[in-house]
Amino acid sequence: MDCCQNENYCQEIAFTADFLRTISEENRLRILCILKEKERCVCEIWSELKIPQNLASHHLKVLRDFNLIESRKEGLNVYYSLNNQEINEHYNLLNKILGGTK
Amino acid sequence: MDCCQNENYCQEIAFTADFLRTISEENRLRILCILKEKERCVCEIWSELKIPQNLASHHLKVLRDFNLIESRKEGLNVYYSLNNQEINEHYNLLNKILGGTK
DNA sequence: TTACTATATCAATGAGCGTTGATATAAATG
DNA sequence: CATTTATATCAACGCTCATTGATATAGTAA
Repeated sequence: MDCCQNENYCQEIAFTADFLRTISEENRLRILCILKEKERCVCEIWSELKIPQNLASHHLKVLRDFNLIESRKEGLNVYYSLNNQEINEHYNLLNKILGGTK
Repeated sequence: MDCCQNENYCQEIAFTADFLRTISEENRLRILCILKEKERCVCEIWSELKIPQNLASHHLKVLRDFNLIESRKEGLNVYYSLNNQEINEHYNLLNKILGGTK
């Protein structure tokens, strides 16, 4: 599979690079890691990560804009959870690009 | 596995974040993709990626500093190839952190 | 030696973005 | 209504880093 001639593959690489950049930020990677276990509200996230509330909100927005997480409101709290399907699609794409390098 | 209490796991996440940041740059991801097929000299890389020679050298250095690729000299040419073992170790760590999110 | 080629390095620029502080919004409670 | 809590948004700062142009280094050839 050629990375520079094939147009579709070329776009998949660019898309995957965006995905990787999104999850390469340490706080965001931790957020995904925490949410992997179960959904959490914002206050649980920023207190676990020991970061300011507004910073957590910012990173949650970045992850949400990339469709990696979803949110649901319950009273004052907003609960975030993984969008497993979307994450898996990106993950499979990454495997297609980098995987099999035994 | 707790992402914020367990010290070892916490460091693995930080290390994985560094790895992801390194490969999230589009040119670098493309370089890895090209090298996956077979080793290439620098002039093949920058001509395939359609980027300036010094820019390719720069990204190759970043990948090499992170031990993701190796180089060997042959006359005027320098041939780069994947360090598959190192890449796989990072990949397995990533799987430990994000994988299994069916 | 000189000239040419392949690659690496250095300095400077500029854009992207993580972080912070302040403020806004929305929901619950009295 | 006013107050408190949880979350989001906005503006500004500062730093990282991708990119560029110029130059240096090393190997080859004449």
